[in-house]
Amino acid sequence: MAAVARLIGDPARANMLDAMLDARAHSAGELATIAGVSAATASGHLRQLLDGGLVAVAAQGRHRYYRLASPEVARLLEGLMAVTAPLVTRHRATPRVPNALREARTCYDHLAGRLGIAITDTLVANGAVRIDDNNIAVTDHGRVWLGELAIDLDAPRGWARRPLCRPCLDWSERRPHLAGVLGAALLERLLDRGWIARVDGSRAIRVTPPGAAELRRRFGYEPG
Amino acid sequence: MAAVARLIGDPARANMLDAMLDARAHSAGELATIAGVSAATASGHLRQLLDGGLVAVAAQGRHRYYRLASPEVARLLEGLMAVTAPLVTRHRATPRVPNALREARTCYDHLAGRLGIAITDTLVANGAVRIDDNNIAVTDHGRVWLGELAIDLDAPRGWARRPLCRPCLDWSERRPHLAGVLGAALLERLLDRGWIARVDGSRAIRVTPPGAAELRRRFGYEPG
DNA sequence: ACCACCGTTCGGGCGCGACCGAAATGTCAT
DNA sequence: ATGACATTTCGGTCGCGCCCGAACGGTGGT
Repeated sequence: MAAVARLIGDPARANMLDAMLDARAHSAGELATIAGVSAATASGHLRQLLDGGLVAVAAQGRHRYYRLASPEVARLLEGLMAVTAPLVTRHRATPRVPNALREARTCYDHLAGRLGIAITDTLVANGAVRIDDNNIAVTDHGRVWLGELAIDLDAPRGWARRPLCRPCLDWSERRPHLAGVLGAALLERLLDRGWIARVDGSRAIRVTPPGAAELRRRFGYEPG
Repeated sequence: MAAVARLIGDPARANMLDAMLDARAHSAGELATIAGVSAATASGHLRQLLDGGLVAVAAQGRHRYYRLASPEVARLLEGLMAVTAPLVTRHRATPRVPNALREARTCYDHLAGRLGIAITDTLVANGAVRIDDNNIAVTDHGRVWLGELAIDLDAPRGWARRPLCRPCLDWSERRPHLAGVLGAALLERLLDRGWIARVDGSRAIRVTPPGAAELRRRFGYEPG
């Protein structure tokens, strides 16, 4: 247990892992810049993360692209942030995180921030999903409603498979938002409909002009 | 984020935190022995964990009793184990953990191991709880059924409060078991009915002779 | 008042690991 | 082939932090 924690415990490696939370692959050099260390040092860190099973690598030409080994690792990192956040904000009223991140961002492969919460709230309000304690379940009505967005959730599933829908604690809003297959499908759909777009070098999400209207109509989302 | 991980990343501190997973308070000297370091060193470690917000302390006479700061911390530690476990067992077919722990143990404040899974399965089989993806919800029928064990779940609850029932990944059985308020109530009830008992210096749980009959009848549990 | 005991603080030794520059390996381009 | 670029390996430096023994408050028992 200590071995895994030790890997995340170094600032340089933590920054790398944080960057990989956007569920995309990053080259070694890119990660070196993000971590603020030389290429040689970064290579050593990445080797450790690889041996530790936290990341996976795909060689492509003269680049080597690193990504998180599994959604479980992402979940662990988010859990770590949830424990960290209250400590940081305890004596600091003003938000230390850029406002764009608080507004809308990706959380591994789904949406988080005020936008993520707005969508979650709407789906709860119209009965598409039902929240019982810390659990989220999709109703039959929800399946139809989501079908209008061309989201089909009827795939074989079970314990071994990826959860259809589970809650994921939002560290900026301090409330759970939608994750799992449903969360991933929603992010994907909103992206390819052009309602939202990724901001280049960040996990931040930008709402496009046509998206602003659609998101207000469908999810009652107003930019903060 | 790195700061919290760094704290867990030291073997001595990790052993201390692991010991505190039984949700009981441990004196500083006790933790020093468990971690295998001197009292002076242990004191330094505990100070760091305290400053980091991972543990809380209660002074009582000339002893100082340490415990985990919150269930969230326990959840984080279990999550860490879930990521660690597959790495350890990949090249090791025989169980490295004592069999007693695999059979029945406490997981913070609820049951885990084969016994915990048996109870979970029974509650699912007779419709007391419903499992949907990675979510667990208690049914109305379940409330009545649990009432026979003198477990009353009707207390005010909401986002800010402790979840009534949530899944917790069992690292030895690789499956979720019952946690939350329901999990804690079950452990407590089984203990004070004398069906199970804590094993002194461990998280292991022992089934008493009268308990063996009751647990087989009610939950179909047969010792491995 | 005294001693026994628990826990924390202080001072100093020591090793692990992060870091970089330089050289080696491997890949793509011309 | 040769040069440019991305990445890894090697060798060596340096500092952070783990560790202990000893000394210092605090509490309880006699």
